[in-house]
Amino acid sequence: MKVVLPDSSELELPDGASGLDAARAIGPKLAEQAVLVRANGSVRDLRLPLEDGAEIQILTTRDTGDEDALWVLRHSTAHLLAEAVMRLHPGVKIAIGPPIADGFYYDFEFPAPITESDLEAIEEEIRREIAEGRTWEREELSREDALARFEAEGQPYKVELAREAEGEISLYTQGDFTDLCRGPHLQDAKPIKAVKLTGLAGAYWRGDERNTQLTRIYGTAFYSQADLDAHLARLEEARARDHRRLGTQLDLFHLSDHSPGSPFWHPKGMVLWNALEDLRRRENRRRGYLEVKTPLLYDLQTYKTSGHYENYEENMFFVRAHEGEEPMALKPMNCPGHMLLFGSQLRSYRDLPLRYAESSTLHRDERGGTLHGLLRVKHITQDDAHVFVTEDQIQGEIDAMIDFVRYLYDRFGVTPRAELSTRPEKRLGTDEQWDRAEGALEEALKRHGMEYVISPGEGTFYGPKIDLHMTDVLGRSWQMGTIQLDYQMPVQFGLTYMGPDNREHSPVVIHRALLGSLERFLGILVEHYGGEFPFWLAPVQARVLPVGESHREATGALQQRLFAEGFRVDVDERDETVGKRIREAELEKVPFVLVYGDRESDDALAVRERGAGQSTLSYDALLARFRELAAEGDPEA
RNA sequence: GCCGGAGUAGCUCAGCUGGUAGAGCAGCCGCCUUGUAAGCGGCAGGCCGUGGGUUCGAGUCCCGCCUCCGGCUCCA
Repeated sequence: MKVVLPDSSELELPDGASGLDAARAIGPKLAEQAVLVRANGSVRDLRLPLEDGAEIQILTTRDTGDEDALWVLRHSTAHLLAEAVMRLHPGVKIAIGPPIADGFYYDFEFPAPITESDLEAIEEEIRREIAEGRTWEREELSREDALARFEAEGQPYKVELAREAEGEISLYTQGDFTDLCRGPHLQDAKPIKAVKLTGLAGAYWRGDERNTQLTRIYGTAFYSQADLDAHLARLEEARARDHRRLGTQLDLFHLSDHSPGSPFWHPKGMVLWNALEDLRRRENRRRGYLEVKTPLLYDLQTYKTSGHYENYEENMFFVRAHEGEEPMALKPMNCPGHMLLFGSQLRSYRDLPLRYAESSTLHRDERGGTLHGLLRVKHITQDDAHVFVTEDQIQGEIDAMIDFVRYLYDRFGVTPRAELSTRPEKRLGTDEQWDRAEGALEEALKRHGMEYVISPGEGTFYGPKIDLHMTDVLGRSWQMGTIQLDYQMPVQFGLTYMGPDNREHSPVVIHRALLGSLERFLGILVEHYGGEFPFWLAPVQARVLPVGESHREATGALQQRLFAEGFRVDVDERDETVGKRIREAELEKVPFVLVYGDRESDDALAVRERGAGQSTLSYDALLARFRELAAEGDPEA
């Protein structure tokens, strides 16, 4: 048989030759350093036979940055972890231990609880294993033999996995530890030069909270200590961009025990907030939305009608003004209010599409342990809207919304990931309706060139949806905007419009929040910019520094003139050195610093621009520059 | 809700095995009169999250609760 090497040359091998055989045929050094073979683009254990004609690439310990090479290294390290844990904690039951982004984990059921302080000893044990030397042997066996083996070892999770495994069952053994595993794995443990156990957490067996909670140990591994150090340094840098840290540092907002999950917005944070609100309001108006405002409190009947009382009660707040009265519910969503508003008057098909927009406050009582800075709050403000349409109008309306999405996210230079969720098993409406609805959503995504993934069966019972996701600085994914088709709620509220046929019809409603929650969007934005907001967003756009006391009059006047032009400019005339005041302006990430002393005049201002160094500009040139930068917030203006 | 960790001055953090609470920055008051990333000195600032317990004595040990952090689960 033949295989094709990366340089397109062909290598002749005996039939049934493995990746390792191929490496040996090329050279002993390569065989020694080989960790993995990539055959026709997918990773394959070195020990497995290659297919005739396959294009192969041998990955070695020198491919330290290759994702697949790291993946196999970490997977093998996970097995060393399990071996170490079994030695140190006899009687432990092992579950699964895959590589993940940036590392690996292994889930265990410990006979007695462990804490983080136990990790050090386990990490030591792993290092000892590596120093002692470990090689991985692969074997294949029948399901019966595998079951018998894990039953004999008292490993119920492995028994369960073996029972469900498809195809041949393979085992990997290193030292005296054998694991049910598809592989691939390293040949031996020598290439594992840096290991670090990074955390301990509870995790439910198979991710289902009705199951036993196991103990998950997280870790990471690299081909060199330098790579591990670089990784830790990257994490540290990411932490510096964390919106919770920047929120305090830049005086944008704070969170308090007095109202968990509800941000206190400081004046500077409020500038960002209002910029988003302005953007929302301006674009809604341009695109035919009508702004409305509906109550915060509703009787229980409203939510019984909408279905929230039945399905969402545990996330809702209820209030009662006086003992003995029926409680009222604080709204967790705007839709019921908008339904009532639609139903308050007779509607004609000529009124549709009718687009109600609202960004009032919502309250959702999130489950304990899930709050997270601005990204998961109880006090939620969405750029919400409900669009009432006829079936014929769905396509055009969805299309316009996707266009709107692009416009909004482009303002900040970010690209959300789109997810199309299609019909679930339990659903309302006809298959024909679902075909049309899903088709409308997918077509709009395609037409606007948005990349998306499909989540089959993940739609709501009342309609399919498009969700937009973004990733935070810790690598977690958050849902931002959402566009949901709903055939159901208008029916529940008995909403109708008069058609051209002089008969009553039910409208379809499209729920949509494009930025999603403003709190969450701002949190993501703070991290995206690392606090260095573009000029049009920056809470303080420029700071004027008088060199000495005698310049205060001039700097005050300069600040006033720029302020009158609509710019956010302040003056730092504290009795501190210029160097110190510049340092603080830099730490606050103020885009422009204007130092003003004896040498400055309207013809020559000393301008220090964030990221661009110093220059000398006339007042008029500076003003022109400011106007140009401010226009980035609204290019159509 | 679950697993693990934490809560000390406005902020960042120190306080070992129990013995009367500390630093830097910020603040305030002086001095300096300031030219592109920290000038100098002084002062003030703490129900050590909260309720209980152990102890002669608790920031420190034990229990409950609240909140936060890292995960899991959840997320119309």
